[in-house]
Amino acid sequence: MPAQERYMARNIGHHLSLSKRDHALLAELEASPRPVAKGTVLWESRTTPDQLYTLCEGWAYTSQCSADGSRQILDLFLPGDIMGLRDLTYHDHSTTAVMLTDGVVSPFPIDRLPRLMRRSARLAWALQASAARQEGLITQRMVNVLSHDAASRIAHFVLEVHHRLQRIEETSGDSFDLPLLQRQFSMLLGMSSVHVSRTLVEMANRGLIQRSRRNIRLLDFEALNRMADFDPNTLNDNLNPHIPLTAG
Amino acid sequence: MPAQERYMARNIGHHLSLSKRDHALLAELEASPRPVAKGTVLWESRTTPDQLYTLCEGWAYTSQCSADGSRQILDLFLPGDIMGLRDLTYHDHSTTAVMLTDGVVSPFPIDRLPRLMRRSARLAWALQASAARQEGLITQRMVNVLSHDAASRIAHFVLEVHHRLQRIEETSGDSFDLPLLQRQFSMLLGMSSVHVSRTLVEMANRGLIQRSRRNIRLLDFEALNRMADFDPNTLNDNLNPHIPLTAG
DNA sequence: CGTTTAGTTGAGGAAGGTCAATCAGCGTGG
DNA sequence: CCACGCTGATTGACCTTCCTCAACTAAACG
Repeated sequence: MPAQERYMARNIGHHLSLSKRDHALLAELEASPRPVAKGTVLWESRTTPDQLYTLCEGWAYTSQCSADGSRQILDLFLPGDIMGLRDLTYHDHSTTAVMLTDGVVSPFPIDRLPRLMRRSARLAWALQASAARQEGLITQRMVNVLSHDAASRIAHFVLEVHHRLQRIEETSGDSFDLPLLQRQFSMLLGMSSVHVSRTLVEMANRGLIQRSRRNIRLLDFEALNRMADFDPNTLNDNLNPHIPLTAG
Repeated sequence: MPAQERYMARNIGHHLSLSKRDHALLAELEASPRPVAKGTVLWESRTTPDQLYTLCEGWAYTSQCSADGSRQILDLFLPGDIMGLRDLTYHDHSTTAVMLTDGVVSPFPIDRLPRLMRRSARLAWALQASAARQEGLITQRMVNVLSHDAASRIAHFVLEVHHRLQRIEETSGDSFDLPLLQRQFSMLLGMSSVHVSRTLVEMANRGLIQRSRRNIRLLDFEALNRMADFDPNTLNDNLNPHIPLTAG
């Protein structure tokens, strides 16, 4: 598989078996990779969305800020994710997107999207499915945050990230690096960074996780799953069988 | 405008000017209205989505329940909304959908969707836009809940509902009926029903709202908006101008 | 080796949850 | 027509969780 298909294929390609032609179309999405430095703003709130970005390498996030200055992180993007689907149909971005680490992104002009989708219905559905799964992640995280305490929220989040990294083969074991400041960590989970710190210490003491630097090791999956109630089905690659896809 | 176009047209039709042919296709979505009683389950979690439902009359909601028995309401559907878009691409429903009042829904088989979308790209985008706006509502509600106190959450919610009702011309003034038990109210906002009750009383005392039975009157829009930071742009009908729609 | 930035720890306080008792509305059957 | 019982809303008391503020420590960087 050519390098430039690698990233997306391991995400969107999961959703269905794509034909050779689909793969060629898909490759268009990541045809123009360019390196971006940590902190780079990919788009700004209140601007008109004009590109999708395939995140080839690195991590990124989107956030919203309210009138009172508080900010909330919505999406967390990992390699292989397509950024910009959420705001695609809107006249203005509701979020701001920022690189969390150095990385590589491949922009794709939105005005070329209709042609792409006309040429492959399968691909159109795959994009739709991908968008739905991104939304599902957020929704699940938020639902979890609303109804569980700090430790469960964190358990849920580390399980989510671990699951997503495994899916794209960026980790094989039970540990991974989390390139998030505790400030950002807390913005994701809707709590204060002080409390995040405290809770992490407590979870380490309870033998649930282990930390060193940015690295997190999951020690007790059993217990973490029990408290977090994480549903990996949100990222399920199976499409609805009632969507009949005529040959792509 | 024929009665059977009325409901959807005042929702999805907002998003773009639809041709006569589009309207005809759109009408298919609400071609088979049937009355449903309060409490009717439209779909159950863990079943395969096979229908979209146009909600012609009445209110409905979807909820998820976690392992510990707690339930969270995600979507709240008002007349004109299309139900089922969230789970459309999934192999299984993640939510359960229930009628909140007596009403009328029009089911539409999902396997007829591809044909519909092939026949009108405009309509396909309109559906996509509609789905995005439903997700936007939830996201905004959740973000609000995460970063504000009880009174602000409630303010945000009543503003959201009021805005949506105005949009479909189900209310003209500053009051509306809310067919929610306080139990359900609290499940929407992620708090205990006891606290909802307390906070409502307090908001009435502060002259923000007025309550009698199920009816809520918004007294001080100024103050409510200030505390809730509700962004009506989430329901903005303008599509992204970079999506070039060739004649439908 | 200082300076800055991020993370940790402690103390006190506010917001909201839980439990339990009471109250109001309403349908039912005597 | 009235008493009863059911359900949902309200109120009170108490307690947990989490936030805020502030001091302190550790790591990162010139």
